[in-house]
Amino acid sequence: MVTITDVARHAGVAPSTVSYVLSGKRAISSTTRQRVLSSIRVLGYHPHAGARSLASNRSNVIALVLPLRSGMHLPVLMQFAIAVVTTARQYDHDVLLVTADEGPDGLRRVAASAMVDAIVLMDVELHDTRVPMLRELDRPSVLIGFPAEPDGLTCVDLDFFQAGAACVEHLASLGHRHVALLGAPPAVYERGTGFAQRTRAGFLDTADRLGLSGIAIACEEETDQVAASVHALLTRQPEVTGLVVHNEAAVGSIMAALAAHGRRVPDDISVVAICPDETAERTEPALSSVLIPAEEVGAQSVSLLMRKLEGELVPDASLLAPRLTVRASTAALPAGHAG
Amino acid sequence: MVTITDVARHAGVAPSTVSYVLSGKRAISSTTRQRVLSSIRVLGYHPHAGARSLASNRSNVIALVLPLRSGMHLPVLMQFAIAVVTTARQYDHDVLLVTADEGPDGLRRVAASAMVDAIVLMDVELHDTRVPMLRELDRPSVLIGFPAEPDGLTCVDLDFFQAGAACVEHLASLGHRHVALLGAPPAVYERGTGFAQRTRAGFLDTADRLGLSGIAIACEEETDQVAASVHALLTRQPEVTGLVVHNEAAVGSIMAALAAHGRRVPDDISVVAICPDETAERTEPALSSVLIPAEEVGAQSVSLLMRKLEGELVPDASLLAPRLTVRASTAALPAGHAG
DNA sequence: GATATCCGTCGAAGCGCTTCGACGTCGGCC
DNA sequence: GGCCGACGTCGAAGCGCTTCGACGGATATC
Repeated sequence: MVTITDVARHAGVAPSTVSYVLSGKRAISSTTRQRVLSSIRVLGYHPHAGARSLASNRSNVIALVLPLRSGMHLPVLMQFAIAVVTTARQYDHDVLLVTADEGPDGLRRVAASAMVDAIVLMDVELHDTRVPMLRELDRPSVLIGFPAEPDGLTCVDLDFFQAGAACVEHLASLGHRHVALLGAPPAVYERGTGFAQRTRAGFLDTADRLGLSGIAIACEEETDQVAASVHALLTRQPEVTGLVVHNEAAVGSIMAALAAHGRRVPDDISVVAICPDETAERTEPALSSVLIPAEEVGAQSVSLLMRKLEGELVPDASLLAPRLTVRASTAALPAGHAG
Repeated sequence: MVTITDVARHAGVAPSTVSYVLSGKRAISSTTRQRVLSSIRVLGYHPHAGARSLASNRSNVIALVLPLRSGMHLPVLMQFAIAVVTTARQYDHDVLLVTADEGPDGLRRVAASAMVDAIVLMDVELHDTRVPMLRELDRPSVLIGFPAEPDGLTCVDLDFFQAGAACVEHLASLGHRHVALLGAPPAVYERGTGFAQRTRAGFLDTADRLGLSGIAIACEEETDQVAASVHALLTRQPEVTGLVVHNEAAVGSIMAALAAHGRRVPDDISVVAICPDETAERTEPALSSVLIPAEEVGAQSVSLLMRKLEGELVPDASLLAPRLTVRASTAALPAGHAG
């Protein structure tokens, strides 16, 4: 193993000088710096991470904590994770992956052993058991999602309220007067998942505000149950011509169920989804959608975390504005339906 | 911060004794051990990971390296990752997530800086640029997937050849004589991805061996291109009654395209897929399928890695046997088709 | 009963790095 | 021309841990 002493000897300087070249914490003459850097290159020197963290009290590693329940969609989770890693690398940090099945103790462990300098919590729920632990730890942290009591915590998320609102506004602008939301499975609402509830609130409030009739119903993910839900909806509320779907897994089944009922999209009914672009584009017809900006959220949370590590103050809540992409699944209300 | 010296003082022993209690590397009397352990609990001691890695030359962290191209399916990747983390924790190790967009240098960095003791490479391709780097590093490693020259490397994967074979055997046992494989997108074959090619080989060889007519074609993921492929297949080979699908993303579109052609599943045509159970069960009708045992592969690779870290010798290749689950999408060949 | 053996514990060295204070040198300033 | 501050570099201490050799005491061996 090549050590800092080897580099120092090779360059004809003291070890501390090598350290200062690397950290930039003291001025070093350009000629010395060049000499040191070239020795580093020649010898293939890589500082020992453990030694560095012991001496400096900084590991340059952040923890990425996966959600408790994998109710959330795996692909979106992965997009988050990739964005977090990529962004962390831009700040010269690495990412330790922590699963939640260790529970809050996993958090304490990686923090107390000084493995990580800071923590990103993914997919935070309203009553998340990891949050109290986070509070008693002294490490900077960022949450993706909002808990019930976000005071003093830094949280990042898509603005789901605005996302729900944007969908309704889009449908309203096309002339639709009767809209429905097919949401997450009932269990997701029951356990108080913030993003599902906020989408529903945005949907209902906006329908109300714009004078539309709006109905929000939960929706399971299995094909047959989806079919039943769609059936119930179309039977009881046949006047609905605008559908908002906030359930990525059920998108396919919902489209199939609509077809089975003889409702053509977008001729008879317009559909707008809240889901990744990928999903929206793989459907026939391609869905107008509000995307979950996983990359953006991941990158943003790491940037905030780095600023906190620098001692900077950052805003408590960062809500990323929804962006609605219009595709083939929404159209103006046909004349016959005008209400 | 609580240090080993604090614990030693509290328990009335030497720091080295505390260390030996924790590591078990020397005999310690039961009374001393109890006293030390209770001090550890009372004080809330967590060993400093950096100090430990500096002194012992072991970080108790492994690297999990994501694939170069995310051509692979994100959810499966995430399942792998979760399984790897969970298993690593059982061996008292943590997991550092490394993305491949750093390239092979990322590998060198985490290895040379002693951040990680060992490396798991996910989704290895036939000509994977990370493999040569792995060879010049001295760290133990395990690959998920097989490169072109796997000599001396430890590789784990589903046995895709057998998976392809199992699908054909299943169809053959139901009386089907004309089978087709709808595989990965052409680009995947072109860049020499092992699992796609081995599935195709298993499919073709077995069809041949059992005297079936078998045709393998690549298949894009976009709905309209899938429809075109299915159309071409059914038009040119109308006698096909057994379909093997090895393209998770296209499953839905393929089913839709079959329906559009008036082919009922499984009455007119049987379909068996190679995909996660989740996908198979979310389709209508539920698909008979060979699953990609992500959890098993992830767990297995970590177990092997730990054995290598202990200096044990492990087999070069571990192929996990495919398990075919029969669901509603396959049925006996109708009498009319008997060939 | 003396010697060899093992068990349980201690003390000290050292892992590779950062950082602080010290020191020599130079230029600017009155 | 002497003083001061800034600059560039060095040396040493110390971060918290593991591990090796040493050592006293109990146990086994002849």
